[in-house]
Amino acid sequence: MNKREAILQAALELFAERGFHGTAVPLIAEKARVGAGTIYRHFKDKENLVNELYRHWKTRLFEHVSEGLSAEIPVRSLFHEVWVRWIGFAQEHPQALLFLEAHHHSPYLDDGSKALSERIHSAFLEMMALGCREQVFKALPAQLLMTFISGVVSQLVKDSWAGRFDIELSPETITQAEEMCWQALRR
Amino acid sequence: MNKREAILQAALELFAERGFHGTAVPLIAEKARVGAGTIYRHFKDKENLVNELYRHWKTRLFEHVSEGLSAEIPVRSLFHEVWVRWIGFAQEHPQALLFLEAHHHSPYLDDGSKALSERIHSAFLEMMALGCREQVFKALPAQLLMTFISGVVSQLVKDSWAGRFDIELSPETITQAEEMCWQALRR
Amino acid sequence: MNKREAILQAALELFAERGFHGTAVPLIAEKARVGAGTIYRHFKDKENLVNELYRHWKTRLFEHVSEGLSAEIPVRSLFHEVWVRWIGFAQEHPQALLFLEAHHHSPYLDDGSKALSERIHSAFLEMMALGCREQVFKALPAQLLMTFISGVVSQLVKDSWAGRFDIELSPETITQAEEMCWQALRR
Amino acid sequence: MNKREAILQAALELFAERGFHGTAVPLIAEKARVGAGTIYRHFKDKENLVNELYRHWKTRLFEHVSEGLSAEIPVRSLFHEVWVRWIGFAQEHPQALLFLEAHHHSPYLDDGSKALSERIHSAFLEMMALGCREQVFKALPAQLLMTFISGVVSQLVKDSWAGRFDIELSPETITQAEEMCWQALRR
DNA sequence: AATGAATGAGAGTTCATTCAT
DNA sequence: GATGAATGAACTCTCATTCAT
Repeated sequence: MNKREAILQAALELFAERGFHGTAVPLIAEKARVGAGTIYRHFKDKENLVNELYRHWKTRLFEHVSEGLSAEIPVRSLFHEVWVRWIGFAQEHPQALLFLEAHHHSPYLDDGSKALSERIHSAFLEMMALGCREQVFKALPAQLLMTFISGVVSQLVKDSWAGRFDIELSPETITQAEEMCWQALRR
Repeated sequence: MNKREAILQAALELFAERGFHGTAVPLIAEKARVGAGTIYRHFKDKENLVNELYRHWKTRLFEHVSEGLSAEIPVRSLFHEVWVRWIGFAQEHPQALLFLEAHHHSPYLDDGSKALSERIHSAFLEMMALGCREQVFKALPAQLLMTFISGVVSQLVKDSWAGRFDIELSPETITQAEEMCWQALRR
Repeated sequence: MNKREAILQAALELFAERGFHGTAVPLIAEKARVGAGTIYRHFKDKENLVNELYRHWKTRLFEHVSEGLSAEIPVRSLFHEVWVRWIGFAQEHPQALLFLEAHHHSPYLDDGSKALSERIHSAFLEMMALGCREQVFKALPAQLLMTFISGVVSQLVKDSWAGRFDIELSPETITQAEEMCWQALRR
Repeated sequence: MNKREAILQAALELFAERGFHGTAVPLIAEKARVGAGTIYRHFKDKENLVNELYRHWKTRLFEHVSEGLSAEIPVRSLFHEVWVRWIGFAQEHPQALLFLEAHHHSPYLDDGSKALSERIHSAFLEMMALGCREQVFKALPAQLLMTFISGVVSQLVKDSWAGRFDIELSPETITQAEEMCWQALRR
């Protein structure tokens, strides 16, 4: 459905820029070039819209990073693959990553969104645990390694979005950051 | 001024939890146990309040981390000191760090706040550059090193606040994270 | 536009009776039988409403008095015509005249309203000047003659509205007042 | 009492300029150079203040115009005397006249103010009736003559205050206006 | 007696949501 | 199904009034 897509896209941009409470529904409608009432044909209310949006992008991010990934390959290769895909997603959809980041622990996320978030978090955690078990990563809690990487990726996107890196993340910068992360994680 | 302090404290907690637009002024007043009108005797309007709050905590964070720091000591020791202080501040004032993080690039920050933010950012950047010049850190842009560390600290606070680390950041975890960062930065 | 008319009518009555600052917007909404928010779909804010109202009635008054008036007819006839029309307007729309009178030099009148007011004032002034040039009126500044007549008309409306004339302005009273004015103006 | 005078003077200027509802009590206090609370030691509330002010100036105006006036002198002389005193008062206290004019039929005038106003109105009316009885004035209702003159005086003050007469009312203009009024009233 | 910081009721205004078209 | 004018609850902010000092 075309209208639904337009609404989600407009909401993504506005929520990422101005936050949930800072974005008026009629503004979303205007940006999506639909009537204000139309939004309520596709979403029960504003909360439902932000939850659908959250689940949509959380799922896409997870699929983008994990699709077809085999646990058979060496941990170093696996890590490289995850890194490249994650950053690639961030470059393709910076606003989606900023949105997910900002709304991670919002009180208006419903049970469905929280459950999805938790499921995805566990999957990522499992990947890190794999590296620990194979004694490639340091013998540390998987959560700490996870916190480490996601913090770096988030900040890279934010600072890049804020113009802190001259134009955008260059392939060189991305490789350098990967190397830093790897040395932090490796045994 | 006691009332003013109470208002700032209440605003900090609420802004950190629910965001600027998600926090109604009377709610701040109630939490601070003052009348709603009293807020406007101390702050021109809600925007002024959030800006004063931002400058207050940005300044305190910077002073806490940098006070009495000598560039004479070895880079490794300097890094350790900054790390310990930064994390220490985060543990003492987790909401302040969450607030600063969430409001970093908000459209309602005024010129004064932006200027302060930029000045402090430059000072931190200069510290990183020092490590590079002395060939202790990797030969990478200081901004990248900065992004790396601030991303890790932010995420540590967030995940710890969200209960991802069993109770709170243990001294052990803090030391482990420092070691990870150090290995990421060092040549 | 029906709602807009209803709002303007309600505002006219309330502003005339209680003044601009003495009239709450929700009161206007109630009297106009619309929601309070509706007023803001038709007028930017309360100031814009009072300005639109001022321009509306100032224009109507001017058109009512001057429409199709020829400067060819004798000054006495012209004066009679203006007098009858002006008083006629006052009787049809006493609140409009009271409103215009009370808001003549209000600080919340914008540039557009002030310009319109000045333009209309000049047109009336020109009429008086005509009578002077033709040596029918006394050889006095047109402004003085103008002040004289407008003062009398205003006061007639006010005192009539306040019930000072038994019921309302009778045709007889109107004729008598005209005769008084004429004798004041004539050479 | 000095403070009371200062408050009344500040209130007069502000009420004349911005109206009752448009004037904040703390602003009156500031202009009178007293604390906001002090106003409430001298006046029960804002309504009481405006009523005291109204009665104060209404009385002064009446006394100024009528003091020592003898009904023995010729009507023409009596009229001249009233005219000169009235205009003189207007020039000495233009804001008082504007204030009285604007608050003449305000809903916040209490019974005392209304009674005083009515008493003074009757006294003026009686003067006009005298001229009628002596067949010097036209055989018209005294109220109409009264309306006529008070309208002219009010408008003269307003237009003069608004700068419509080059600097202020010149003695010449005053004499001319008196002559106009006289010709309007006389038989 | 005088003050002015504090208050909360009520002002102007916005916006999530509805519903007649 | 789509619209956007209309709504009123809830927002930000002001101000008449009080009261501890």
